[in-house]
Amino acid sequence: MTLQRIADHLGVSRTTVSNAYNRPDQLTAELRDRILAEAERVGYLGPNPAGRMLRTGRRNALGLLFTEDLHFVFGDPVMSAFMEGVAETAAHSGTGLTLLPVPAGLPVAESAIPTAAVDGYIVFSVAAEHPALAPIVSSGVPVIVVDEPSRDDLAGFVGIDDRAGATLAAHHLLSLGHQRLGIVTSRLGLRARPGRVDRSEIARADVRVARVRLTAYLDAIAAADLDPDAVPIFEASGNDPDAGRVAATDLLTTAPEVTGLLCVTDQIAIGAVQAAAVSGRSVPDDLSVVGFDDIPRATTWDPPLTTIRQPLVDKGRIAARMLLDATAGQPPRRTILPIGLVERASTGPPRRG
Amino acid sequence: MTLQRIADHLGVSRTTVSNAYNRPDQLTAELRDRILAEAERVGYLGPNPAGRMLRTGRRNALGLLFTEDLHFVFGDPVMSAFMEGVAETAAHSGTGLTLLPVPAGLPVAESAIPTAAVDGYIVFSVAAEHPALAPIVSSGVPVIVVDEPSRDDLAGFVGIDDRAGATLAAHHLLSLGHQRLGIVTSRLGLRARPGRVDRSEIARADVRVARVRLTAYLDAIAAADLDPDAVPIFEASGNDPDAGRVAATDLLTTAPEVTGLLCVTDQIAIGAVQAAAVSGRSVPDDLSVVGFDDIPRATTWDPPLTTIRQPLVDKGRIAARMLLDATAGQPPRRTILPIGLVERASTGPPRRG
DNA sequence: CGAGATCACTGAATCGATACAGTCGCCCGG
DNA sequence: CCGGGCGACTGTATCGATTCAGTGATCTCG
Repeated sequence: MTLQRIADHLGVSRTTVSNAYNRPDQLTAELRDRILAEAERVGYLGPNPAGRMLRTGRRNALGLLFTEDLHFVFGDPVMSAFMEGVAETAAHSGTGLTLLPVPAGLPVAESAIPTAAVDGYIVFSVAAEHPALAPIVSSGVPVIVVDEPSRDDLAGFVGIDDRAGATLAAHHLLSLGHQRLGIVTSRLGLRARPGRVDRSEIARADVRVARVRLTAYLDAIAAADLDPDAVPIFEASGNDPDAGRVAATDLLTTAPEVTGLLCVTDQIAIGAVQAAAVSGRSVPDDLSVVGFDDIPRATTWDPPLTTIRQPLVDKGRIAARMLLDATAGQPPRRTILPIGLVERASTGPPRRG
Repeated sequence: MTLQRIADHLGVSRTTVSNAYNRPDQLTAELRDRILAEAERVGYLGPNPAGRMLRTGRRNALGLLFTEDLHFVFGDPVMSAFMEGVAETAAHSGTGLTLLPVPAGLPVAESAIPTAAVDGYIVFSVAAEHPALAPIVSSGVPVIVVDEPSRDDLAGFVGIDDRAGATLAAHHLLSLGHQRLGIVTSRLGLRARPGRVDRSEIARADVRVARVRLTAYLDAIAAADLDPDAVPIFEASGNDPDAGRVAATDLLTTAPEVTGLLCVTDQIAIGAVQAAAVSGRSVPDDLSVVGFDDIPRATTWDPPLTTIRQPLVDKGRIAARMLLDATAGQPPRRTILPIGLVERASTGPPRRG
């Protein structure tokens, strides 16, 4: 079934049938109804997407690039909230959303990327040197970057002021009176290297978000006249509670004097609270824990997590909107979303002693 | 940049350039390398997907239909695990994955469905009478149904024996000695009607999975010579812990004598455990709770949830594989995945008294 | 040595739709 | 009554690739 066949059946031109679908104002309502009725009758479902794409050059789909292990992308609450925003905006603009997973180890050429029919890409927290990035950037379609990598030669950027957020978190603990802080971070490089991290390695960390947050923590600590070199920093094997628990347990074993824990994400912070419980510490009496992101579970966790809020769903909405606008020819934009400290019950003044 | 331009630059035919990409065996390795090198040089990224799609008719993408509120689809652990499996299989077959959200209230004609370029659809737990279903079924591409609706005129079905699973759950509580059971269910119809549910309404419930599980619970209870009409049944406003907590709280208030709670999903069960805590009951001493699905949190929840396990990630893998096979012309298949009772710490014998 | 097979590559037809530049009536103002 | 303008519809060119039948040249083998 093609436009032509409908046209022949009705004795009108193919163009008119096309117009019935795409430019209702170009023909009388009566003719349009006749065309649509005939289409319905013969089971024609509207213009073939391939033909339309070829002619118009529009693909009517947004690409979402995934480079993380798939288990993490779908299980991750930050990602989920972000995708919710993207999907919502895409849905309401009649646009499809194409997930393009590039699992580690799969050559980009064998992934779905080379044959993907999308109008542009949203790249969410991808390491700057990831091999999938170059091809999509050079493909010429607009690319919106979220969080990472921070480049401004692309069609748009959405992020937050990670430095300000991390500074807020550190100040919060410091102003409560904590003097012995520890830091638990997620992956710093393309692949995780779990265990203790030396302060000197931070500047070379590939993952910008982690690098910036860590640097801000340490700068705030230094500004409070404490010694940043004395702060134990542990890298977790992934960004999930289990990995966070393991890393936090290591930290608390190595540095039992710590009373305040700065966690690079809420997922890690949840693990840190579990680690505290396992080691017999109560939160916040023996150990204060600050997270980052304000995922939904931060509210319902026991104790509810003090954290840095960022508008995750909005981030998705804005990224999708930017991409939609960019495909319509709008100039690049750069949006930095607001953040704020949310004080809940996982932090408090250190116990005297 | 087109195939033709590359061909002209090199003085070969367009067909040969196409073969360089699609049929490497049709030309000498040396010529192929020259073509690929030239393509690289001029920034050609391989055959235009639209042109290819038009000619071959293959779209190289799988469609995933979503009709739930987006907030639930991305936040739902069952869905996440399922999508992980789908994405993994799609990724390794070089196929894109197109999400097609059809939010309630958005006419299907204005959604991305009519213009979606996909080779087939996976339909996950969609009510049989959902308006998005008819168009995609009649579009002629293969459709794989997961869980619901249960029809066998489509390209495939993946599901579990919900009746057997629910029976297992009920038997577990009964054999522990519980005599006073309660049931908390998620949505029974296209829209939720939170609150107490009369037994007679169950047979008319639109959501097959809930209907079947509920019926099996009650049948098992009747088979144990208890009165199913005495079993309080409450419907939650959604399939998340908060909704489950509210419904379970109502149930425990209305029927405080209940010692065992059958929950249609783990999400609901988590809420039920919270409700128990709020009402001062300890789990499992005062109240036993059984879930269904075995989501990741069932293991880490406190107490770890007794539940019915189904292989969620595999479900996604199998659905995607079926769809890929169906697009390759394979005949329909119907797969029922294994389930089993997982005994953890949320159930125990009722306290004497 | 010559017939047939094989290899490497080419040319024309085709996929289904949209853009654009018309064409054809018809109405209206002068 | 005539010319201009407008609304409704048409015809042709074109988007970029793949398919398939075919063409020479080279190889194989009795």
